[in-house]
Amino acid sequence: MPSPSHRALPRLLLLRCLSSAPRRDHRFLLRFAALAKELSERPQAPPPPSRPRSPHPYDYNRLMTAHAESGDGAGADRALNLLDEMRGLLGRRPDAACFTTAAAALFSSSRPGAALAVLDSMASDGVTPDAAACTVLVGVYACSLHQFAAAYEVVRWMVANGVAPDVVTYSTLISGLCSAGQVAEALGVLDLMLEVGCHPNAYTYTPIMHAYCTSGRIHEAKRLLNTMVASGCAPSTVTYNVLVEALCKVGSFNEVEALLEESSKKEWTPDAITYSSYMNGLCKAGRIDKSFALVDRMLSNGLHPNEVTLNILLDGVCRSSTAWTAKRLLESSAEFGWDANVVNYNTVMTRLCDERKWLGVIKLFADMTKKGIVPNSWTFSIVVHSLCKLGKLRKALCLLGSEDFVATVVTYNTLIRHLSNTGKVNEVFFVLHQMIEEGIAPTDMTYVLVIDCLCREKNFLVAVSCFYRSLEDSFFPSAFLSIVRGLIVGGKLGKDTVKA
DNA sequence: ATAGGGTTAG
Repeated sequence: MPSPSHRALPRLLLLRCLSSAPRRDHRFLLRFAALAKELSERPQAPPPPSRPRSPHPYDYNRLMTAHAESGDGAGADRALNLLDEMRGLLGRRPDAACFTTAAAALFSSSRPGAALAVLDSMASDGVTPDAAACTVLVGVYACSLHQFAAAYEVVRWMVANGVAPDVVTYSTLISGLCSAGQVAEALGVLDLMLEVGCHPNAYTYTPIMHAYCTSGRIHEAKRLLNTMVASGCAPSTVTYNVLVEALCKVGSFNEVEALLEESSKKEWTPDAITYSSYMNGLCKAGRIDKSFALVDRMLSNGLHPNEVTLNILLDGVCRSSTAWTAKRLLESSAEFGWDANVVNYNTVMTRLCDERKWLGVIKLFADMTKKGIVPNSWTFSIVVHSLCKLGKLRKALCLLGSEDFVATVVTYNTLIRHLSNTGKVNEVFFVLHQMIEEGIAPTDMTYVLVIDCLCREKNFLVAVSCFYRSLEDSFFPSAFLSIVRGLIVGGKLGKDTVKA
C-alpha cells in the first residue's frame, strides 16, 4: 500500500471527518436510491436545467418593472439599484429591456438626467438599443427636456440603423410637442406617420386633443375625435376624459351628460377619472350638491371614489362652505371607507390658511402625523407659513432644520417673505444663502423678495450683488425690474450717481 | 416604451 502522498491528504481528511460524523441512517440511503432511480426513469421531460444559476435578465426586468410600477421615485431608485447589481454580475449582463425599464422608471419620476445616464451606460456596455430603448430616449428629449432637435436626431438614428420607429415612438414625440404647445408641429408628425404607413392609435390622437382643449379650441378637439372615429381608430376612455374635462371647464354640463349617456352605445366605459373630472367641474361652478350626488352614481356603476375624488369634494366644500366643514368631512371620511392622503390634508390646511385659522392648521398637522400620514413639502410650506403668522419663527426654523423635512423653493420663499415683512434683513440674506447651499435653485420670486427687502433697508450694495447673483441662474426680468425700481426710489440712479 | 383627474407663498 503506498504511503499517503500529500496529494491524497484531503481524501484522508475527508474519511476522518466521515468517521467522526454520526452514523448515517441506512434507510435514508435506500430511499435516496429509490428516488434517484425514479428520476432517471422519468421521460426526459423538463429541460429547465437551461435556467442559469444566477437570475436571468428577464427575472431582473420583471422585478424592476414591479418596483417601477410602485410609482414613487423610490421605485425608480430600486430599479436603478437592480440594474447596477446586474452590471456587476459577470456573465449576466443586463439586456436592452433592463436598461429600458430602469430608464423609463426614471423618466416617469421626472429624472431625465438619470434616465439619460442609464441609456448612456447601455451604450458604453455595448448593448444595442432596440425600438423601446430609443423611444424612452425620445421621451426624455421630447417630453421632459423639450429638446426636439435631439428627439428628431434619435428618430433619424433609428431609421438609419434599421430600428424602425413605431407608433409608440411617434406618439411619444407628438405628446412632447403638444405639451410644449407645438400642436402644428405635432400634426406634422401625424402626417409623417400616415405617409410612412404607421397607423396612429388613441395614444397618438389624445395628446393633440388635450392640447386643443387646454388652448380653448374644443371645437377642433371634437373635430379630431370625429376624424379618428372615421379613420377607424377607436377613442379610449382617456380620450373621452380629455373632452369631458374641457366641456366642464366651459360649463357645458349638458354635453357631458350626453357623452355619458351615449357611452355604452359608443363602446367606452367611464371610469373614476371621468366622474372626478365631472365632479370637479361642478364644484368649481358652485354646484356642490350635484357633485355629491355623482358619488352615488359612481358607486352604482361599480366605481370606487378615490383620494382625488375626495379632494375635489373637500375643495368644493371649502369654497362653498367653510374649511371647518371640510375638516369634519375629512375626519369622518374613514367611516365611509375613504383613506385620506396627504393631499387631502393639504387642501383643508390651505383653506384654513385662507381663513387665517393658523392654529387650526397646526392642530390638523398634528392629527395627520398621529394617523401616520407622511407630510410632504407642500404640507411643510403651509405649516411654516402658519407658524410664521403665529409669530413662532423659531419653531418654523426648527422644523426647517429637522431631518424628515423636505424644503422646496416655495418653503424658502414663504420664509423669506415673512422675514422681509418683519424687517429681518440679515436673516433674509442668510436664508437665501442657505437655500443655495442646499442646492435649491431660487426662483425669480426669491430674488424679487430679497432685492425689494434690501432696497427698502437702503442696503443697495448687497441688493446689487444679489441681482448679479441672479444672473448666474438666468436673466429674470422681474428681478431686473426690482433692482432698477429700488435704485430709483432710493435716489441711486440720478444723473450724479450714474457719473460717479 | 406612449395619452387623462385633485392642493402651496401674495
